[in-house]
Amino acid sequence: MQKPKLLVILGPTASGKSDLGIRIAQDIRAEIINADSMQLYRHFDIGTAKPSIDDRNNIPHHLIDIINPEEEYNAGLFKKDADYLIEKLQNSSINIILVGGTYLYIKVLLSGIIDGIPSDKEYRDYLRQKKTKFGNDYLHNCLNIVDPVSAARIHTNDYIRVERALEVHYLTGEKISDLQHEHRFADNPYEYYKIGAYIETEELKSRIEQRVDTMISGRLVDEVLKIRKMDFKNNIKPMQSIGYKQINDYLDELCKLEEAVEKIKMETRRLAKRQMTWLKKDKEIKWFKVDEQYDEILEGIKKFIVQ
RNA sequence: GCCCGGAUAGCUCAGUCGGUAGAGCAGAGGACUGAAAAUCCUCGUGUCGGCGGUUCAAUUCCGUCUCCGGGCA
Repeated sequence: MQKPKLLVILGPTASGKSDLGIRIAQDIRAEIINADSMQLYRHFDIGTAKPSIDDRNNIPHHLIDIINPEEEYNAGLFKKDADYLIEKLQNSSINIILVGGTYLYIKVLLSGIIDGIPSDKEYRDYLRQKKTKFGNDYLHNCLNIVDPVSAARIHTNDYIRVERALEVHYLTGEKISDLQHEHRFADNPYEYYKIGAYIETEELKSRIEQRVDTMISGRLVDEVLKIRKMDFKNNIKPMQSIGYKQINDYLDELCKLEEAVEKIKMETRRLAKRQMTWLKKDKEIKWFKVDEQYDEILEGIKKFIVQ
């Protein structure tokens, strides 16, 4: 039985992934699965640069607008959702294109994740209390007692990872370092072909500049106002994301609009940089200049599909 | 025109009682197994505005010029 085939489109934010995905989908008859952690949220449209309604009517996009802003979501859930979808689409023999900037989600989908250990809100709240009371050092010391290998690997201040490691030990009695060692991202459920949207740094910077300006003139501020009226807690995850956080600050009169806009541009550049740290390491990615090399891209895809 | 205060890293500024200097931010690099647009780590040489003077030694003291604030005419 042949593994399902996935076309994977990667690249830093604003590199033109989404458009490339749509263009390919039109040419080879495919549907798109979103692998962007923010486009999953309903109501957060402009700032997450979701594909337009027209594009989505034209080409089916999956895993966009599937959760409410206050809902919990993570890489493990993404894998479940995407696995399920792929199975479904596979049966209808449609080509599948995975597009997105959240490298962890793609990695987990293609290589797996330590299975069956969800997050535990109560325990996390408990740890959070300990953290505010005794500080990062305390939690890190706790981890050092139950799982010294992880403690050595995770920095004291990286409390999200310290928390997860403690959580895994609390829930299973096992060390996350052992589980990681066993797992090693060795799952391989899919055939895949990774395409990278190549772009020069300077070009990327100016595209980010443009894109943020477009978001602002496209009424990002109104969108944030609208979301604020929905009365979510102000610490919901998508509201902490780039664009929303800064506009929210502006609306709280913590800064001027121009300052917020500059900050959004800056944070977007930094995001692109962090994304590139992943992508540079991934030697499976075939990089193309999207505008100039589309024919080559398509050629590679066709070979991949028929083989 | 006069008086006062500035001029030091890309930016905002600290500092050197004279022995060529350091923070924050920006920037660069990196890590990443259920928060990932998150979280975290590492990285600081620059004619210390120009030109003179004093000095073994000046970014530091003195003079002068230029520029930028603010005040008085």
